[in-house]
Amino acid sequence: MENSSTSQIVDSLTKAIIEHRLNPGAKLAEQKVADHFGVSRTLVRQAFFLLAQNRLIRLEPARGAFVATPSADEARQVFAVRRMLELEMTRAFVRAVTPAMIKSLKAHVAREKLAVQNEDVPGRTELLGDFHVCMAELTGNLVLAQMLGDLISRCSLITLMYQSASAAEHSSTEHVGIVKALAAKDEALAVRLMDEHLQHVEANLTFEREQPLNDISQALS
Amino acid sequence: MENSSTSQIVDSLTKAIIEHRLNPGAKLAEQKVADHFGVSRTLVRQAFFLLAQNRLIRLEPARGAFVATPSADEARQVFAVRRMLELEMTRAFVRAVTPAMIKSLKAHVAREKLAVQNEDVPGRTELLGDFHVCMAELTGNLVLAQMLGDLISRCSLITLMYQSASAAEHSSTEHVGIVKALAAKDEALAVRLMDEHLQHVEANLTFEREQPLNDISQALS
DNA sequence: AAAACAAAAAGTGTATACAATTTTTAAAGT
DNA sequence: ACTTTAAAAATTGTATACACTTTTTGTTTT
Repeated sequence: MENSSTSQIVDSLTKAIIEHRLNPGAKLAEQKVADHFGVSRTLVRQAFFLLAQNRLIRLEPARGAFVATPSADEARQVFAVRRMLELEMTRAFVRAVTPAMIKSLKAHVAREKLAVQNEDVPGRTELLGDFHVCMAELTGNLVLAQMLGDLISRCSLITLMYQSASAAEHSSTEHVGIVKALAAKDEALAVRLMDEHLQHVEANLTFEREQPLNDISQALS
Repeated sequence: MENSSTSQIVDSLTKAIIEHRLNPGAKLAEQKVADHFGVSRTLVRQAFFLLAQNRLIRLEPARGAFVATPSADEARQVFAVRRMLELEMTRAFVRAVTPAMIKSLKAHVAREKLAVQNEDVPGRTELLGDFHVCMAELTGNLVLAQMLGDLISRCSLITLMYQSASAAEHSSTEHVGIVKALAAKDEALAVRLMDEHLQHVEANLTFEREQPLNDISQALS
């Protein structure tokens, strides 16, 4: 497993969901998705299982797969967990920081800025989330990194996809500030900035809904 | 999906792995597992996918499924994440504590004590881990609860299964202390006890290995 | 006897077939 | 017109079939 076909389907659907080409609540019929990718339902079902564990889709017995519609309450819970993990992560980062780590983060932020400037919405969405995963990886705790990745893709459904261009720029700017504090080994400042950053992202949540459902083949093309 | 057959297989295999009836590294052949449960390989493969995401088994392309053999390093990472989550969780618990919450925890600890007394190894293993998940659920953050559940089943592979009777009793005793501190709304004490508790559990890790591989049908019967 | 190779066996990966369920459509009844 | 009911179509759930890969086994070669 780690099969290329299956993970290609997962990646493609994940992108479509996060980028909002498939709206929350949209039905994903196995055969239609299978036809689109030119494979059998078998592989699509495997992909659905993986997506369901990431909470990107919801599987209802005998009824099929639907793009997840996370509640405001779940969003708050996700952010509460992120805060627990990321404030501690920030402390760990400062304690272990090296010039190479800072260099990595700066390179990442540069890519963010570029994506924001180019109005590359999918790109910036992914990069802004990846900043946090990147930090986790740099601390050397891969379990933490994977966990954060899950959480972030989970809330990207409710947050990043509603993120305005100005909010994205704001996020990127805040990342710069965090990196500076990390480089200066100013733990208290770094933690405070990260906390505020998470608060800002969370405050950006928008929960109005009821949009038209999507046509699968159109969304994926 | 959320299908009873599949999740039955997942549960059964999870128990067998955590209880060490299936040793780390053991090969799980699809057909053998399928025969044992009287289903086709289809359902077994679904179960394997779920187990692989929980890191209880490892899927190697074209080679099959193997019971996971987590490294000492991964164990440390898991515990680092647990500490991040659970110390904060403890604080949140104290801030929101009600008599009903304490009652729930006390009931849980009572079940633990019973399992420990009866030398019910599988039962006590599960209950000792569930204490932490139970706390998370009582705080109302289900995302946190699910996350902790994943982490705990992940490290139970390396820890709880090697846990001696005395270590289990010790854990249960520490749970009692934590509940007392929570009931007294003594945040500092509760956090300190939880921290020490996690340290003790982690210190209990044993990493010597190289045991005989298992026969599937025997292990599951 | 050990290593290298070849054939056979076993096992995984994907597609297809069929059963069971749900959704849609159409008709009948109130 | 609006439910209720019934049949048809579409969709999901599970098993099976077959292609492809890995592992095992047995033979040959050095």
